[in-house]
Amino acid sequence: MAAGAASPRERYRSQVRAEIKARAWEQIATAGASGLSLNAIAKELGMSGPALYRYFGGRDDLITELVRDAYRSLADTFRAAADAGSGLPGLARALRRWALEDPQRYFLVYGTPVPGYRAPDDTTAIAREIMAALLDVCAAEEPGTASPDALETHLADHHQWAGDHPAPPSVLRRALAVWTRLHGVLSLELAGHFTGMGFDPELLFTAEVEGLTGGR
Amino acid sequence: MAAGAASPRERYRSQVRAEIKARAWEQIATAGASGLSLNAIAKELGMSGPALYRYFGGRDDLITELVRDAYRSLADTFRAAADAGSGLPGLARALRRWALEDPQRYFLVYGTPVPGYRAPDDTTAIAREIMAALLDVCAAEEPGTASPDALETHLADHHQWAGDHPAPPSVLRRALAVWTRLHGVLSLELAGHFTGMGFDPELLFTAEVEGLTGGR
DNA sequence: CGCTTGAGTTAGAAGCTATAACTAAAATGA
DNA sequence: TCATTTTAGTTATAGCTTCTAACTCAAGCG
Repeated sequence: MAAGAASPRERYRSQVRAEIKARAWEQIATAGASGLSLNAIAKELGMSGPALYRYFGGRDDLITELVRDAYRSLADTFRAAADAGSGLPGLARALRRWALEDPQRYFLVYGTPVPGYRAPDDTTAIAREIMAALLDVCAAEEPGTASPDALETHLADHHQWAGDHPAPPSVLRRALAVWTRLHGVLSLELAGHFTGMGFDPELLFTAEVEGLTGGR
Repeated sequence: MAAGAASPRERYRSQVRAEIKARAWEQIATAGASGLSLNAIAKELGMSGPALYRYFGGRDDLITELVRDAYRSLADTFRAAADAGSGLPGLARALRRWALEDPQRYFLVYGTPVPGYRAPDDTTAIAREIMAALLDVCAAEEPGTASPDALETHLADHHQWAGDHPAPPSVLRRALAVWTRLHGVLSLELAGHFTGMGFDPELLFTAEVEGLTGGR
């Protein structure tokens, strides 16, 4: 059976689901995930509150799905940037563009965790896709000639997160550095911690990328 | 009038306020800021919901005060670490200890921002204290001999965030790098993004610190 | 054409924040 | 010492939320 050709009921259903998620994204963008209201979405769609429970198990289920979509979108962005061959600077640019496009979407992935909340299992698979794309880019860069330090020797035995990627410890280390540093500058910018400080966040970001690619 | 010697009523009042905040911290630690419930706090203290409005303007006011306290605590930690003379590694260790002590407290400062929310003005003053301590530590390190790059020349004219600190652009640049990189590794660790990846987060953290102090 | 499936409804329970009106006790001043 | 004022805490209530239950009605399908 082809998943694309669906019955009219299924077509309608998936269309309403998409509409609900679209409104949810709007709300999240303007009020954050904590401000997402099922009632408000239902009212916007011209139907009454409980109707949404035909489409989603509840508020948490909806948010979980949005988190999944955000992960998916980020993984696709990473994959595309890695395949574009524009190297680490290209990947970094793509990441920042993706983040600035919808900061709250970024925070849905990398923001404050809710203590009780457990992400669905498939998000860890997508997270591995993201790391795989990152490793591809890092593996294509100039190899570092420095002798391995404590972290690299540790990573030689603890690289399960890299799956079966054939990257040497130096590349693993580099990928982690890229990830954490880009997240560092970017998340602070997105959270508004640079506003009022006077400098241009983009310059700081590109400087961090240059520091990663070998400059300075 | 001494602020310490207060009337019995004021003593009682401030004690109840402290009790409320203590319960609020417990709730935040176990359920996150979004899970904080005034009703639950009141019930724990053996009084009924609306009684808390004698002590705080409302839920938002209480959270704002907790944010302020978190900022204050972090600034004190930074000041103490800077004055201890243990350099950048000491500062980094203090930061990580402080963060692991109560991850949600860290996220109250550096976590996902709520789009509408505006932090009270005095937090920006405390944020400047934090940067001042960081600048003190960075200024005491070995000066870099590299010629200034684009970011440093930019910072030479855009350093209002440094107040009247007499740090040269190279130190300003360094302070920003320290801040963003430590936040990068630390926030990902606290959010649980390293769990299941296999490596030891502490090694990654210390490696990042070593990369900052000149090793690597 | 009749039956089944399912989308959407209203009603209502349980929770939340927050306000209003009231009670009772403690501090204050003549 | 007694009357007045201040204030901590109460209950009642409005208005919001998520979510469940029971019901209606129309569309799809054999």
